[in-house]
Amino acid sequence: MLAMLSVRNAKLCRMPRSQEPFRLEVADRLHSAAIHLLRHARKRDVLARVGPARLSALSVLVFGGPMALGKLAAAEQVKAPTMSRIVAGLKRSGLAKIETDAKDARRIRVTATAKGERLLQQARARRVRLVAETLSGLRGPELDTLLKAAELMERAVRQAAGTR
Amino acid sequence: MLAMLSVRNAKLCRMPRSQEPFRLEVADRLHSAAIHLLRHARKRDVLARVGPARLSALSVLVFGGPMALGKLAAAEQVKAPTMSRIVAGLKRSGLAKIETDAKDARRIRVTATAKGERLLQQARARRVRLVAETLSGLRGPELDTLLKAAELMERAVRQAAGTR
DNA sequence: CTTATTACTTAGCACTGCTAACGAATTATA
DNA sequence: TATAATTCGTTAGCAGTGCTAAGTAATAAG
Repeated sequence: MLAMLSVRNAKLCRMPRSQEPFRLEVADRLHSAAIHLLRHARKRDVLARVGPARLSALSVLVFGGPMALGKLAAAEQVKAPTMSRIVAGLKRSGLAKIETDAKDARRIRVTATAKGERLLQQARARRVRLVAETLSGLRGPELDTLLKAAELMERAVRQAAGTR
Repeated sequence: MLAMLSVRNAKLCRMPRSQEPFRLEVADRLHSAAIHLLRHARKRDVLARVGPARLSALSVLVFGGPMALGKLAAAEQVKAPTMSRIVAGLKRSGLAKIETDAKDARRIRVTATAKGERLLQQARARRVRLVAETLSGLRGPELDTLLKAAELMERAVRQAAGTR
């Protein structure tokens, strides 16, 4: 629903690289497609009783190891108060535990529990399956394209986040 | 943060087409990449005083023309009460107006106002520019890949939504 | 030792999703 | 036609997720 605005008419003169018409066109379509893909997956993901932000934070903890709240917030591109609440929720559900840092009493050390790891694997697998079902009409070469695209998106975000 | 779970170990026997290992791999990476791309764009999109759901619904109204609430909810893959509130917000902001259907007094007819159309164009352009900036490190062929991928995602979602 | 900075929490707002329950209008049926 | 079933939208209430502003406690800087 967000993909119908033509961006081909953008002015050509004196624009930063990011505003070249074709780049805008791609950004437009990709933005819309990403929204729809995730919305469609979310729609049938009522099973996980955890919520996307907590699941994502838990993922960082599981694969990145224990870390301080601030670092977790940065990794998730979220402000500290938001992450504070997310971590509180994870703790309340027994999915993560909190210890105080021995070196710096201001910091906390957030760690995924065994239960948290288990839940993450299950919830993640379910979510991935939902996306895979959405992609079930596509064939090999098309999947290749999507895989390349996913890599490009990750790389672009990493770079943009690092630059800022 | 969601892309580190290997799905290569999935069982191969007696699985529906959507669970072929490669498809799961692609779904995994794509899911993660889409989340990160959108999160990164959202991060600097505090300007629009409208919120993503309202903006998206407004987009449907602008490009799809006036329609009933139920149809709008279906288009946005959202339940009726949610859309009811979104439309109420749009009305309160003067971005959409509501009339009663002459044929069926149960229905309402939601229409984007001129102000709504104007705001949509601006907010959308800003959002697209943010994504374009994120993509600023990519070159021609890579953008081609992303455009193809966007088209594939849209097609897959349309098909999956229609099938169900 | 005093001040500034850093890390996290609390409080409060806004937005967005859901289900349950309701009223009103329409359609189907006895 | 009268009654029942269905459909459309709304209201109420819950949960989750984002933010800023303001507060507390600990550390670093002067």
